[in-house]
Amino acid sequence: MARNAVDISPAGRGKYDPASIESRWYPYWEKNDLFRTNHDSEKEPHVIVMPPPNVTGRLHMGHALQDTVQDALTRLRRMQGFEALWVPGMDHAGIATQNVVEKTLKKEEGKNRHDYGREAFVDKVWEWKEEYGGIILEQKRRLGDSCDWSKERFTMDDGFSRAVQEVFVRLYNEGLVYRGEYLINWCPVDRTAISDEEVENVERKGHLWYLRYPLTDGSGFIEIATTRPETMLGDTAIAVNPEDERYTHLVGKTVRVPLTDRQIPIIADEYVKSDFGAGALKVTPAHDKNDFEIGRKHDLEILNIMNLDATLNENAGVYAGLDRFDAREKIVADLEAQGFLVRIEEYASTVPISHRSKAIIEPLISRQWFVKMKPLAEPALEAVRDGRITFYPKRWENEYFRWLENIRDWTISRQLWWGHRIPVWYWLDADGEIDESRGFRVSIEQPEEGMVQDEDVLDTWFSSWLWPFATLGWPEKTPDLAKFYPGTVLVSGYDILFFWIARMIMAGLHFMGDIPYKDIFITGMIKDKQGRWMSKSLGNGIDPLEMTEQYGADAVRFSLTILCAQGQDIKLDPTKFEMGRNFANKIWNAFNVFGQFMEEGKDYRRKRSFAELDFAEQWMLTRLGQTILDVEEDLARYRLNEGLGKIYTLFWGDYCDWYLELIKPQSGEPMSEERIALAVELFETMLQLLHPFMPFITEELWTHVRPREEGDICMTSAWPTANKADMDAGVAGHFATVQELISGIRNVRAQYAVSPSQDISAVLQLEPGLVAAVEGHREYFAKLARVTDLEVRTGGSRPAASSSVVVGRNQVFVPLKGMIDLDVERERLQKEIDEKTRYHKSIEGKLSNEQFVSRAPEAVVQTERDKLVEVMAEIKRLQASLDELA
RNA sequence: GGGAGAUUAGCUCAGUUGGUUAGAGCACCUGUCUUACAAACAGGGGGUCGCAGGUUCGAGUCCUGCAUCGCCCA
Repeated sequence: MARNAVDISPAGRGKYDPASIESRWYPYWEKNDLFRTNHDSEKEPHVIVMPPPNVTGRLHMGHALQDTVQDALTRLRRMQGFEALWVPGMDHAGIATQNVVEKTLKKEEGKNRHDYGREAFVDKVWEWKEEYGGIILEQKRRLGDSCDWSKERFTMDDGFSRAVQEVFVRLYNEGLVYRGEYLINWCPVDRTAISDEEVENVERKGHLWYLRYPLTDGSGFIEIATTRPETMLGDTAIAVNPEDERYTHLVGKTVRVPLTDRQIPIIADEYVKSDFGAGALKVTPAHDKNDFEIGRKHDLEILNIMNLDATLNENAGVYAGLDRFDAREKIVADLEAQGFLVRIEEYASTVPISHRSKAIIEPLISRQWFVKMKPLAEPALEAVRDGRITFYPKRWENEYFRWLENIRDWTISRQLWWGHRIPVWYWLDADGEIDESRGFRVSIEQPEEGMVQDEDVLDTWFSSWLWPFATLGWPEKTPDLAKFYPGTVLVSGYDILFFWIARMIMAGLHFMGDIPYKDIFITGMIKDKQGRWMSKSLGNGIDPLEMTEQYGADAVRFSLTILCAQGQDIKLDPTKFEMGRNFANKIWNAFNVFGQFMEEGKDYRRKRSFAELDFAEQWMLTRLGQTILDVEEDLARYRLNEGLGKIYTLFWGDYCDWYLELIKPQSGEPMSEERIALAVELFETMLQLLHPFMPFITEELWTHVRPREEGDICMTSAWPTANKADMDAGVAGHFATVQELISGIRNVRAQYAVSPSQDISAVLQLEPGLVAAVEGHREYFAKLARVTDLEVRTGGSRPAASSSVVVGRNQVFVPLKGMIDLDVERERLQKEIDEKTRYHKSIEGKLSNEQFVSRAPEAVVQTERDKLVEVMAEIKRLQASLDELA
């Protein structure tokens, strides 16, 4: 591949046009293999695995946020000299994908999957995957994701399938995978079992039906209450609390199930709450979780009355064939007609619905495959408890503990066609049916001629929980696995904490014997302006690609990062991206301040030492160094928003608003080479600091600020470090005072409505230490406050007809002949005095508190003392000024 | 019912182990085409940090209770 097969000649110095920059740089990085990692590298690895998006997915804001974070971390570490790997890929997303393809077939051909048959349908899904799958990965490129595309994986590619089968077989051999008939969550719409985690419980308004069951000895009735009258056809007992005196005499007797001829016993079980409903409970082991438990305890018959499409089966007698809810109506009507219905109450009950299809789940008895989770959960709990894995923010650990401590077995078989076939084989009988009597064999390959494989597939998470190591080649012992496992940090939302994050930790510990990553950075979720989830049905989604087109990828990334505070959800509004766009525009334009003076092809390098620099230059360099130190700390703790915020302030608030304004020559004059050299140096360093967050504009401007050798690009440059030799806190302090003096003068100008174009004079009365610093920099006041006539002195009296500003031990007088309004001036000063006096009082209050002085740390007390002296001096000066006006 | 959050300027939110006079962006008001940027610049107004207690020399920050909002789990 030809290096540099992309035109990267700098874009013109016209308006900032993100699209033109972004379309050139991504291909450049990719074609030059700059994202590619090497397992032979001596560099320390830094590894992130991308949460694999659904193969049918489209990029949404949640992806944009998480990708921005992952990419920023990857780019940062790459610049810091790590072998920074970000593994991309996709998830086959069982049900989701199958549904999408089925819908498409229905729409386009009017066919369902059964019209095709399993093999042809699965082929169809693969075709579909080849055609539409991975669109999202293209979309991620638009954002600038610097993942190692050579390591892209799919949860159903050959290697992954191999890993999944291997895991199933191993777990089976270890006794951790088992088959059994239990009450599972059945989704009648998707026609498959789903795991407990895929079920949501929602409160629905419903009714509580009070029914009475006749005692078979003819001695009367027992009354029960139920939210699901139709399940009475599957009742196999009535239960009461053993302590409930109303019913003790009935325990052991039998009742007849209304509308049927079946007789069932009355049993006692402490599970029954006497104060709920009528105090007696109908027990339907085949259709209710709790009833199932009671049934097991009392060895009750399990009577299934339902088909897989949620219609009633032959056990329902005359109701067979009716949908469960139609049956309910009819049964209630019949009960009423026959005198078994006592009354109906309004009642809000919790209804289980499928996370995906939103259909009401039916608890059904079914033979499925499960994973025994307790033995896997223990080490996973331990890994977080002992600190091998840390959550950011920490509070998610509690959620993690709670789930793992109460973990239930995982239903992993799914009655779908799209997914990993379960590696279990059966013998057939003479009729070609599965011969259950001969059992089964668990095996990756067909164990014997003629055996058939289990029809079911595995839960999609049963493959994605292997993501951190299966993507690196497991179960083979690959060099990638050796180099890049365990990973460094996982970036994900809390919505898949149980589905994915916790299970990856279990799998990592079990199969690799080591944690999958050290840190887990949980991002907040993106919500709409009103705090609602973004969804297709609400139509409140914000399309990241549209935003990228409108504002630029750098702008989108900047805004998302700055809004991403530790674990807080983000209420997003498209106007938020203006912040990023404005900043990118600012960066672009700032370059022109000195860029317009630069000679084409010339490399500007600073020749002056720190001591030889100008006051403002020394200050700016100091600020830069301090910011690098601060940012380093923020980023190490995943406080990207704070780190980026500091860079933003540095660039806009310090570099642009003060530094550039000061080094800018008068109109028509040139800028000295040395001035340019430092401006370039500062700018270049800030481009590096910004690169992880705004890769495109920084890469582009990188080529503008200096002539670059082939391959000298921002992305692979070395992350800046603070240089103590280029920092001076004293200078920074002095400069801050000058800033305050200038602000004071500007304030006076605004107060007296002095036209911005009008020159003024000013008298600076400074403490001796500052005189030297300011003396040579009268032009600062000229440039920033239009003070053309400046007197600098250490003492003296107030010039006539002047306004004054006090800054610590310094004071500035602004003579405004003919403009000073004494009343305005008195008011100004008085207001200032009042403010300072209040401040003075609060400090004095502290210092006169003996407790404070004796108990607070000496440094804190001293700070207060210093402040007191300072503010007293200020008040004194202000008062003197006021007195002079009297 | 349990858990973990949120409540700070008109709006959206930062605010680290308790220690300058609580910050930003947007919005608002005044002024500016000051030759990088009007997607900008300068200046300004605006907060008893949800309420009530407590701990502490000191609380937006820690503790308890309450209120409101949504989230997770049963």
